[in-house]
Amino acid sequence: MKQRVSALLREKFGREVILEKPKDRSFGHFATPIAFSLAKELRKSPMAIAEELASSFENNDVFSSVESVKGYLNFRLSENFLSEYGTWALENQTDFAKQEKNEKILLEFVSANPTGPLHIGHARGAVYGDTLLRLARHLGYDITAEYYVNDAGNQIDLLGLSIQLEGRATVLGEDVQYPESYYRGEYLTSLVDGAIEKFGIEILSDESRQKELALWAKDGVMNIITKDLGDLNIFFDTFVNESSLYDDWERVLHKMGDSIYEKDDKMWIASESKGDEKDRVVVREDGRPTYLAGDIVYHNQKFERGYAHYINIWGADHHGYIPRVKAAVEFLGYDSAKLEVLLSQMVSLLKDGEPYKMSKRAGNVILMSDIVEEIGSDALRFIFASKKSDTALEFDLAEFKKQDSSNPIFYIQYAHARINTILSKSNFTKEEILKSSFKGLDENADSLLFDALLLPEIIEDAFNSRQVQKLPEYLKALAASLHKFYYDCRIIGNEDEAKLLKLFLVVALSLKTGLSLMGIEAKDHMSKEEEFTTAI
RNA sequence: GCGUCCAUAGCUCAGCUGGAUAGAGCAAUGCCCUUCUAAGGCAUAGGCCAAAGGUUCGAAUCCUUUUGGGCGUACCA
Repeated sequence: MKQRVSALLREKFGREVILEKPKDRSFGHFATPIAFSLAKELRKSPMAIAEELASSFENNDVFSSVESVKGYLNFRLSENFLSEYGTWALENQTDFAKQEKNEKILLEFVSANPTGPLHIGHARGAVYGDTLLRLARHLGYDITAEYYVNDAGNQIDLLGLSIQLEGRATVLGEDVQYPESYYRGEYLTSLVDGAIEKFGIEILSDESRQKELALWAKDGVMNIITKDLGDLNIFFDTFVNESSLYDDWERVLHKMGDSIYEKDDKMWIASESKGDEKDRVVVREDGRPTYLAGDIVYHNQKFERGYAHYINIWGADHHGYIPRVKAAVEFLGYDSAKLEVLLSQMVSLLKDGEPYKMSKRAGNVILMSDIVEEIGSDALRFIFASKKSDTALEFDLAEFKKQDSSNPIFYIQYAHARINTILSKSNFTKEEILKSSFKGLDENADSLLFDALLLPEIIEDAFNSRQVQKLPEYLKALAASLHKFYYDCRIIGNEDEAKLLKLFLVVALSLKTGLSLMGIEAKDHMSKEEEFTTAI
C-alpha cells in the first residue's frame, strides 16, 4: 500500500518522497512534508508549493483527495483502492503481506553452551532471533536458523567435573571440596542418574574419565535446550558442533597467511591492524586453542557455505568481541560487512525488589523453562519482542505473572476472539460476507480498514530495521482500534452488517498473521475463568 | 582510563529515513454493562524528552561536550 503510493509519488516528482503517517487520521492516510524541502530551491513558500502540488493531483485512482495544510501535503486513499486491496487480502490470506526477497541469509542465534539449561537472558536472544527469522521467511528470504554448539574447551571439561561432584556428593555421600567455578542445578541430578546407568557408578570417581563423561552429557543438555526452545515455538534448521570444525584448523590457518603469527610460543591473530584493540591469542603455549580459534573456523565455514548475508545474535556482554571476529573474517578473505552482529541486551529480573544477578556459573539462575511455566510462552515471547533488543530491560517477576488486562497479549487475543464470536453469531455466511463490498463505510470503519491493511509495511520495516518491537506495537494499536470500534458500533443487526463483518475479517487476518510472526497462535475463543461467589 | 550501549509521565517502555498538539500500558481519580464476552470503552491528572551548546525552515530524533548508569576491556566462554 505504502510502496504503491510511494512509487506513484516518486514517478510524479522524479525523486524519493518522504511518506509518513499523520498522527491525526483527519489529515488523511499519508502525508509528506516535501514542500518544505522544495521551498529553498524553488524560492517559494512551502504553503504555496503545497497548494500547487495539491491541485496538480486531479483524476486519480489511488487518492480521493490531496490537500495542502500548513505546507504539508495530505493524501486520502480512495474508497476504490482500499476496497480492492482489502478484498485481495481476504482472497489471498496466506499470501497477505508476503514478498519474494530471495536472498540467502544465515541467522545464528542462541548458541548457548551445552552445559546447562537456558536462562532468562538466553530467552531474550532466542525470541528476538526467532521473530526476525519468521519475519524474514514471510518476506521471502531464504533464511537458515543455526545454533553453534560449543562442545569443546574448558566449559565442557567443567561439565564433566560438575557431574562427578554432584554424583559424589549426592549419590556416594562424599564430603566433596567444590572448586570456585563449577555448574550446579537440578539438571545435574538427572545427568548423574543417566551416567551411572550408562557407565556404572565408578565413573563418578574416575577423574581421567571426565572428558568422556562430558561428551556424553552435552547431548543430554542439548536435548533439554532444544526441548525448552520448542516450548517457545523455536526450532533450528542446523546445529554446528565446534568439535567438528578443528579438523579444518590447519587449512584455515594457512588461509589466513601472515595475519597469524607466532610469539612467546603462542599463535596470535593480528586483529589490531583491523581495528581491534590489540592482537589476540588463538593457540596457547600448550597447544589448546582459545575460544576465538573456534569462532574463526566456524566463520570460515559459514562463509564457505556462500550466503549473501550473515546475522549473528549475541548477548550484549560479548560486544567487545565483534572487532576480532570481523578482523578474522577479513583475514580469511571475505567482506566483513556481510556479517551483521545484533546484540541482545541484559535482562534484569527483580523479585520483590531483590535484584537477581544472572550468571550461568552461579547457582542462582532464573531458568527460562520456569518462566514459561509460570506465564506461558505467548506472554514471554510478546514481552521480549515488544522491547528494543539492544536496550537493557528490567522487570519484576511479580508483575510478569499477572494474567489480566495489563498483559498486552490478552488484549490482542481478546480482539481476535471478539471478531470470531461476532462472526459465529451473525446469520450471514462467510460467502455472503466476502461477496459484500467495502464501499460506503463511514470514516471510522474506513480508518480501521486502513490500519488493518498496514501490516505489510510494518513487517518489512520491522525486519529491515531489525526492530521487531514495531510488530507488537502495531498489533496493540490495531487491537485498540478494534475494541473501540466494537464499543461504538453494534455489528449484529446493523444495516451494514455484512460489510462490517468483512472489515472485521481483514482485522482478524492482520492480527492472526502478525501474531503468528511472533510465534503466537491467535485464539478464536477466550475462556474466562469462573468466579465463584460465596452465597450469603 | 579506553571502547560500547543507554537516559522520554510516579513505574515499565514506544516514538518510523529529522516534521503538524510528546504516546501506550500499569499505578491514581471519576464515569459506562436491560446491548455482539467489562480480559472492553470513555474522561481527568501526570513531561524544561538528563544538562548545555551546535546544524536546520523545523530536533526527543543528527553532531559536540558534560553528568549519571549498564556492559566490555582475558591465553573465560
